[in-house]
Amino acid sequence: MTQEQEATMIANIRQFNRFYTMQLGLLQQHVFDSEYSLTEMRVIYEIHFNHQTTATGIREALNIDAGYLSRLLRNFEKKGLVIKHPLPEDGRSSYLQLTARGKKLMAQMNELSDMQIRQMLADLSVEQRRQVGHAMNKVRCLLKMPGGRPRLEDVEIRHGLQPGDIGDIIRVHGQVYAEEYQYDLRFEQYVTETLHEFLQTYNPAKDRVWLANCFGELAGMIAIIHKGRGRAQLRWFLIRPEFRGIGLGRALMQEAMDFCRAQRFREVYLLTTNQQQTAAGIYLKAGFVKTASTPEHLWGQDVYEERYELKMPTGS
Amino acid sequence: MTQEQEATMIANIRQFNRFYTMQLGLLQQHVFDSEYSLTEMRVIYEIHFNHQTTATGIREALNIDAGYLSRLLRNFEKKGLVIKHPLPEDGRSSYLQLTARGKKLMAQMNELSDMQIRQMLADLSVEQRRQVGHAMNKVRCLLKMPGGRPRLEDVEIRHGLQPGDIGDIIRVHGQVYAEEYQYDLRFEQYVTETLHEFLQTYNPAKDRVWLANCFGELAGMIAIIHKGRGRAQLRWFLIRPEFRGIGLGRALMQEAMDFCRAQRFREVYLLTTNQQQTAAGIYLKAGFVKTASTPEHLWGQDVYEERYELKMPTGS
DNA sequence: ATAAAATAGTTGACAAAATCAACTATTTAT
DNA sequence: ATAAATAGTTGATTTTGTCAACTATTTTAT
Repeated sequence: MTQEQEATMIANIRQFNRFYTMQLGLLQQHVFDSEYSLTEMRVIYEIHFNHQTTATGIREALNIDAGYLSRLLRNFEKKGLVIKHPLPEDGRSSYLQLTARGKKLMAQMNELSDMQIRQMLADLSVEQRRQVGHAMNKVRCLLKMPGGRPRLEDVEIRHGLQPGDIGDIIRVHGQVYAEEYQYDLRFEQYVTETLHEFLQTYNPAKDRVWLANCFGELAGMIAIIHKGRGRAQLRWFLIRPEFRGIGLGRALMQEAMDFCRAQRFREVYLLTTNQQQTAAGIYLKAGFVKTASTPEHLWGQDVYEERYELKMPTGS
Repeated sequence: MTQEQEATMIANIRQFNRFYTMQLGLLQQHVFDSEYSLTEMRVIYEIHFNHQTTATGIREALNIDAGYLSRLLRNFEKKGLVIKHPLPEDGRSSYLQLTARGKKLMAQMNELSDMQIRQMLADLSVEQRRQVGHAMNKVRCLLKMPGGRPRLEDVEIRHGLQPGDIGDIIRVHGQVYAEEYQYDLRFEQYVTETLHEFLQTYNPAKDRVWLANCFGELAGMIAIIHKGRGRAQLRWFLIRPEFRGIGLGRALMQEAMDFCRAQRFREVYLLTTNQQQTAAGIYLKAGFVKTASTPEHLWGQDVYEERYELKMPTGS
């Protein structure tokens, strides 16, 4: 990244920060015109969220003065929002817990916060709302954890082709293979061709394409195409690098294999190259066996085209 | 959107809000350990940003008490950060302006803010940083202005096919036409076919595809394909609905026409249907003339397929 | 085992940040 | 010309947050 690009990027983020500071309304010290200050509500939230936390836990999480917190807590106790349970193993500390009343307050605050959010989304279309949600999740996911790995729970797997899916499959193949193996435009063209060919005989009852979605983006995909006489081809198996190592490949393969079993296919095969090592591991784990390897010059690369086959267990 | 979907979306946004509140460090009352409080810095920023603003302007923008602000301003004046220029037309008010010293403080604060942002991005790859920036811009763009319209300045137009572009073109066509005209999968398949066909004879010297990018997303596209004997076809002209009405269509058409002139094409034609009214307006404006209209049943719709032609002015 | 150091939390004194209400000076509306 | 509204100021006060000294308990070092 050039110096200049970095500068504009930082300027953008700074603007986002300022904008979002306004948006959050963090300026008001009284949250939603309640009798509680922002700090007080943060303490309440912290107690609610981390059950069985101590004063020190809160102090560290929120970085507030110990004396100040002590007084806040005494006040909460007096008002019947919080209750202290002395720790048996340490006579100095106490667990903190919200009383029913404290929980009710939390719920009310969440209600108000939700209303604020609804207002913020009020002028937007359903699609725009979805986009806002996805973009925020994306930011959170990238900034939160070092390395910014999404979790498998964030990924939804569905099947059936929706508008845009065909293009998205091609796009992701083109981008990932270009980045990882320097395949050129010819590869994306080849994928386009294979999809075009597939669509001419696409039969939703016998063919199935699964798409893994995360934060509104295509994270990975797999497909099973029937080839007649109990045979099927596995195609377009790919996980975007950002989503690898979280078990998504296995999850998709599982879906595909379950489908093959349900369809009572006798044999499944697939074509790949010797370069796709990660995928090969998953193929072998699923029971595929390499049956052929022929040298080819494809998409500007010298590769071995490989064939994998899987005999499906028949009978019940 | 179902009730449940709305609930998870709101929960997501609430989580983002909490997360980003932490991220911003808005909890500290002293900005970057400086001697100035958050409120003070916001006042300074407001004066810097809205030149020639008055105390009331700031009061309204930041929603702070008039008396409090009055004292803050007197203090800034005493410290030589701000200077008041009495308004000639109103003896009660004064313009507020940052002195050189005040501006220097602003610059220092920006510097610190930039450092904070750099730290926040420190563990991320270049691509991840880009994604953070795009996602934030997207959020800002969607939430900021009613309707969430991006501006033409936010859009970059480039030409030449990068990895993923082919798929992206197909994807956007599939999604937009499905949403707007209920075209089904067959349409996306058709687009896939046209692109596949095009790629077989693609010659970067004579054919050109332009892509308009905004916040890392494809906003619109257009292409010119040479057909021999001084003729060319205009294809895949499409602007995503979110990016319409900002002059992007005209900008792309301009690029295409400039290229046609430079290539000295004598005639440009295109095929469309009677349903694409918005595009038709741009075709006519660019000098195209409708030369044919034949009823067809395409992609699950009864439409008229229309042909437009443009005779390019020849000679110098 | 025992003294010293560290930790958890409390308390008093105080400073900083924000609010409220009464006020002056000026402009606008009737 | 007068009343009402507006821009900003000031004093009194409350709320919020900080600092340092303190007690009670636990951990560490010798």
